[in-house]
Order: sequence, then structure tokens, then C-alpha cells
Amino acid sequence: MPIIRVAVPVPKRQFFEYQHTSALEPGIRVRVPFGPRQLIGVVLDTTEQSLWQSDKLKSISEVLDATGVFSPIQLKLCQWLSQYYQHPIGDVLHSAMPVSLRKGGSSQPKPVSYLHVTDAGQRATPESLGKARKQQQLLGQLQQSEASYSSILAQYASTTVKALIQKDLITQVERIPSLDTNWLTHLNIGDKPIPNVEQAIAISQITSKIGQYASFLIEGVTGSGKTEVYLQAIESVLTQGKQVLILVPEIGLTPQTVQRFAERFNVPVGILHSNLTDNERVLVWQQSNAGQLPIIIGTRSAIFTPMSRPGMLIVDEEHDSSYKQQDGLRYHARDLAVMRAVQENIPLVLGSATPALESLNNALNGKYQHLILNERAGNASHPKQQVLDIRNQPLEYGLSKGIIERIGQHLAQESQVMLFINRRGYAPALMCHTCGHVEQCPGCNKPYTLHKQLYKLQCHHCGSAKAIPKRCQSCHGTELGAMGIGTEQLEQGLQQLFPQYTSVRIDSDSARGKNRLNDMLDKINRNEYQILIGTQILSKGHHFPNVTLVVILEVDGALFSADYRAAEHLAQLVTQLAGRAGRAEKPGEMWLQTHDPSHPLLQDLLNNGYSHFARYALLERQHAMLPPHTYQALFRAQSSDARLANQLLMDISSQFSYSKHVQCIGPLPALMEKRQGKFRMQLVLMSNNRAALQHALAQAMPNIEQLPLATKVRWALDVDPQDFM
DNA sequence: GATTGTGTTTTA
DNA sequence: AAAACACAATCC
Repeated sequence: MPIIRVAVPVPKRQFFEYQHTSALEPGIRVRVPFGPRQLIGVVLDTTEQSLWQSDKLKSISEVLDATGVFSPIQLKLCQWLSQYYQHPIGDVLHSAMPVSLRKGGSSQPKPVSYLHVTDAGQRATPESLGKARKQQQLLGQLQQSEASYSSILAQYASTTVKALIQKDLITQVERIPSLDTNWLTHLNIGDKPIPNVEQAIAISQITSKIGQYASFLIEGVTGSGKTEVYLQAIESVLTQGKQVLILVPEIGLTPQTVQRFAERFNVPVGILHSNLTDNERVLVWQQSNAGQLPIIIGTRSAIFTPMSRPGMLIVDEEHDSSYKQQDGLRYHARDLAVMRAVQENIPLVLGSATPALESLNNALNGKYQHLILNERAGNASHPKQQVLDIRNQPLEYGLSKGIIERIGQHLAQESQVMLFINRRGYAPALMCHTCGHVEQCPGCNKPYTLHKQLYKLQCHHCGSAKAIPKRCQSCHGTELGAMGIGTEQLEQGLQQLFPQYTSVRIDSDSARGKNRLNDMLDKINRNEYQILIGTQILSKGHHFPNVTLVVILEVDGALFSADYRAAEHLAQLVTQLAGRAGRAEKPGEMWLQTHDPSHPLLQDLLNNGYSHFARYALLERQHAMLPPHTYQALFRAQSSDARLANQLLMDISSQFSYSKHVQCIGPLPALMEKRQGKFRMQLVLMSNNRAALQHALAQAMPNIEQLPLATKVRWALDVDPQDFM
């Protein structure tokens, strides 16, 4: 009897063998006995020769698919992923599937709830609904075309929907979604804007590579018409009857984005985002797999969507950190996209106004074709960016006098003001408020990171530590500390300072919930708030025409962070914010509060722009022997006993002591050294040879898993880590 | 002696 | 990861 090799969703880096009456196609799902339970696994292979030293293999209980849920290319991609990130294959395949397929659900389409207007609803006018604005809007939309219940719930409150059902203007029906096998016949390629020279070059470069592998990096300043380049490249792919998969950042997937694609080409667009039901997710998967969806737009995990006629991959805002999964299978969707484009033999387009240094490096060394869009459409102008020296300045709620004054002026002119706290990659350095001096490690010339829990300064580049000094080494001042202020504190302070204006705090906490963020953005654009206090979430994809003053606090936290990517992220943030605030006739200003106004990276960014900054920063990374010029892997460990976490990492570290090409740094405390009562430590592996690092990891992992402490301490490996929190 | 809790081992 | 297994502590 043939022996089937099955990837089972357990955290073991191996496959399991079963018997079956006949060979099975790789990529199909099977139900198999596993100890006392039944699990859903994926067939990897059929052989005659068992590797398992036993002649009594169990049998497969049930074959769940007629044809592969994974194509051979996808299977290969997942196997690469499993190797590269040192993650169990069963778990990789499991996380690559939509939830309902993981549970053994059918891979055939199921009925979905739709909303469409009734006869009465078709005749009804918006006026008949009085001042129920949302209801008017929804009815109007459904009069145009029906929509699935859940897509409506993503835009409207369920009460709005129910109200219209109650009034008998719309109705809900369940049916199997109609399949559009013929989208090519109604594809609209008529009217399109005439591209400028730069756009035209980019478009022709990309379209000339349709049908083969090629990678492109579009470095296009805000307003340079990056999207139009995508659209015209997509058009060429669609006219050949092929599909395009577009990845967007988690926060950037708005109904308007989707609308733009759907309207331009008059074809169905599949959407994959985090609050889709399991059912809808499989449906998109199935339709795409059947070639019925010419365009698929989705966030990170959409990179796993199968396509029967793949034509092109696009990763928009490719620098965005949401492409890296931060738990479990820690993959980077952008890097996987490169791999997928190679395997599928199709072009890959990466686009950003502020490319990641990794991508820029690949473009500069010729791995990607570099397409630059500098020309701005229209007369868009940007806020003037300036630094504000706050050395020895009295601060109120983290704000200097000059800034408070400016805030007052702008508010008085009926403009909005945005205060931005940069918390990402924040690693407290010991800074003197009087003179701005930062205590540095003499060996590395890098700032020490302040660890309050351990009461010491530690260098995250070499691991050396010293006691916290009482006085500034430079001016002997005593005002030493980690500057830091929370969003809540700032919000309260601003209310004290400007009681006559309303403020809103936008962070991942306050924006949680389905429509919270959109509601807040609406209110901001209607001028219901004058003071906006935000974190990361504000910089992505939204435009604030009435904001004329942007203030960035905690700039130093990024400039002196042990997270070497913090400066890059700050620069991306500043540039993205500058592109989104103000408008042509009201360009406004942007201030960065810092203790180090002459910091070379900061000066380069403000004087010469992101593109120049990025090239300089790359050079600096090269001198410091940091990624992308070297390669890293990070072991994280956490335990309520700091010594145990430390010991495990020491044991792991010794597994690499023989490798000439791999250098270990640590164990060191994580930037957030204690979280939920657990001490968090990390060990960084570095190499200037990616293959050597891969090889060393592959050799060491089996031994590491056998370490006695490895079962007692929670630990994880992060290949190509993006942060050190 | 049974019961409850904790850590270890196995899964083909 | 989940369940079984093994062993120790606890209770009536």
C-alpha cells in the first residue's frame, strides 16, 4: 500500500506517514488519526518506502478534497517558508489556509447573505428617510447594486441595516454567490489619464516583463501618481486574462480603495481583510483559485491566496511594518511576495513614497528595477519641516513654550493641530535635559539603553553594561533621565492649556472596534475636533486637509534607540505625515522637538528629503555592519525568572560558538524588559552571509529543541527581526 | 485510597 | 497543540 506523507498541524518540524489505498495528490487535505484525536493535515508526498521504523502505519481516515487546496507552487512556497523561518511545516500550511478549511470545512462555495432593495426600496427617494443620513447613504448604495451583508456591515452599523429591513425597503437573501467566469468580456479599458513621462516609463518597464519574473521598486513621492502606474500595469495584465494580487497595509484597505479598482475596470474585486467571516474568506480563496477574480486586494495573509492564472503581484506601501507577522509564524509578506513572484514567474511591483532600506538596497544593487516618480501632480505643497531645540527649555506636559504658543496661533486661525507621539522602537536613552548629552558606550559609540528594572545602562550593540551615573558627563547637570510622555498625559495637558477646543486621541486602543477609526476620521474632517493626538495609526493612508500644524514629540527616542530601525521609521513617519497634512493653499508647518537639533540623520531628512536620507542611512548601516548589509536572527525568551530566560539563551548561544560566520550578541534584556510580569530577554545572531546564518540555524534548531530549559521557558525564533521590543 | 495538581512525553 | 501518562501533594 502506498505511504502518504502528511503535514499535521503540530509544533514539530517533521511530517507524519500514513497508509492509504492509493496515491494522493500533494496539496489536498486529509483527516488523520493522531494519538487519540483526529487532525486535518495536508498531503506532501506519496512514496513506497517508509522512513518510519515501523510496519504498522495508521491509515488516513478521510480524504477531504478532490483536487489540491495548495497548488504545487504554493506547496513549494510553504516549504521554503518553513525552512527559512525554521517553522514547522504543518503549522505553516495550517496558517496559510483560511480558518474554515483548517477545520475541515468544504472547499466548495457555501451560500452567503446578500442585501438588495425591495420594489418599494427601488422607488424610495432619500428624502423619504428624513434626516437618517446613514440610511439614505446605504439605500442609495444598494439601489446601485446589491452587496453582501458583511461587506455592508464593514461600512454601516447593524442598526442602520435593520432599520431599512424593518421599513421593508431592503431585504436579505441567502444564496451561493454567482460566479463571474466571464469578466474578460466586460473588462473596461476605455478612459484613463495620460501618464506623465516618469509614469509612462514605469508603466512600460513593468508591462514589458509580464509573463516572466522581475521585481520593481517604485519610489514615488506622495502625489506622484503611483496608483495610476499600478492601474495601467494591472490593465495590461487583465487584458491577457490574468489575475493580479495586491497587498496593502492593515489600515489602508478602505472601501474607497476597492471601489477605485472595481470602477476603473468594471470587474469583480476580491477583498481579504481581518474582519471577514470565515465563510467569506474561503469564498474569495475559491473564486481566486478558479480564476474568477481578476483582482484580489488584501492584507498580509492574502499573499497565500491561490490564483489559477497569476499575472502580477503588487505590494503597496511596501515599507509598512504590518507586513511582518509578529507572533507565531513570523514571516514578512513582502519577502514572501518576492519568493512567490519567482516561483510563479510573474512580475512583482513594490511601491512606496518611503521605501524600506532593505528594498532600497535591493534596488540600488540591481536586484530590483528602480522606478522613480518625483513629479508631483497639481500644485501640492508640503508643510515646512523644522526642528525645535528643547535643550534646557521648561516643558509643560512634554511641550515647549514655543510649541504651545504656535498651537494657540493655529487653533485661533480655525485650523487643526496634530500632535504625534513617536513611540515605535522607543528605547529610553539616558539624556541630559540641560545640554542634550546622551551617555554612550565607549566601544561602540552608540547610546546606552536605560534599563530601570535592572538599574543599569546597557549597550545593545556589544552587551556591555554600567551603573547609571548621577551627573551628566558633559555638563555635570543633574537633570538626567529618559524623557517620555504618554498620550493620555498629553491629552489631559492640552485640555488644561486649551480648554476651549476639543481634542481626540487616536491610538490602537481608542481606534479599536469596527468603525471607531472611520467615525473618528469623519469627525476630524468635519472639524468636530481641533486637536488631534495620535500614534502610528494616524500616518497611514488618511488625508487631513485642515491640519496646518504637525508636532512630533519623542523624536530623540527614535534617534537614540537601540532599535537601529527607529530612525528609519521616524523618517518614514515624518515624510508620510508631511504628505497628508494641509493642502496647496494652506500648507502649514511641521515641528520636531529634539535635544539634538544637529543630528546628522535628522538634518539630512529635513534638508534633503527621505530619498537622500535613506541613502545616507544605508551607508551608516553599512559602517555599523547592520541589516540590510548583514543578516540577523533573534531568539526571544521570556520567563517569570529572568535567570532561566538568560540561561536558555546562553545555552542557545553556545550552539553557535563553533560557527565562524555567525556572531552572537547577548543575551540582553528586550527593549521592553518586563511585560505582564515576565522578564524578556533576547539573543541576536548576526552574519554577513545569509546562507551561512540559515545553515547555522538549521543545524542548531534540533539541538536547541532538545535543551532541557527549552521546555520550561517560553521562547521563539524571529528570522529577519523587525523590532526589538 | 482516592482525588487533585503539575510536569513530561507522545503523536506515524 | 492536545491528550495521555506519571508522579507528587493533599484531603477525608
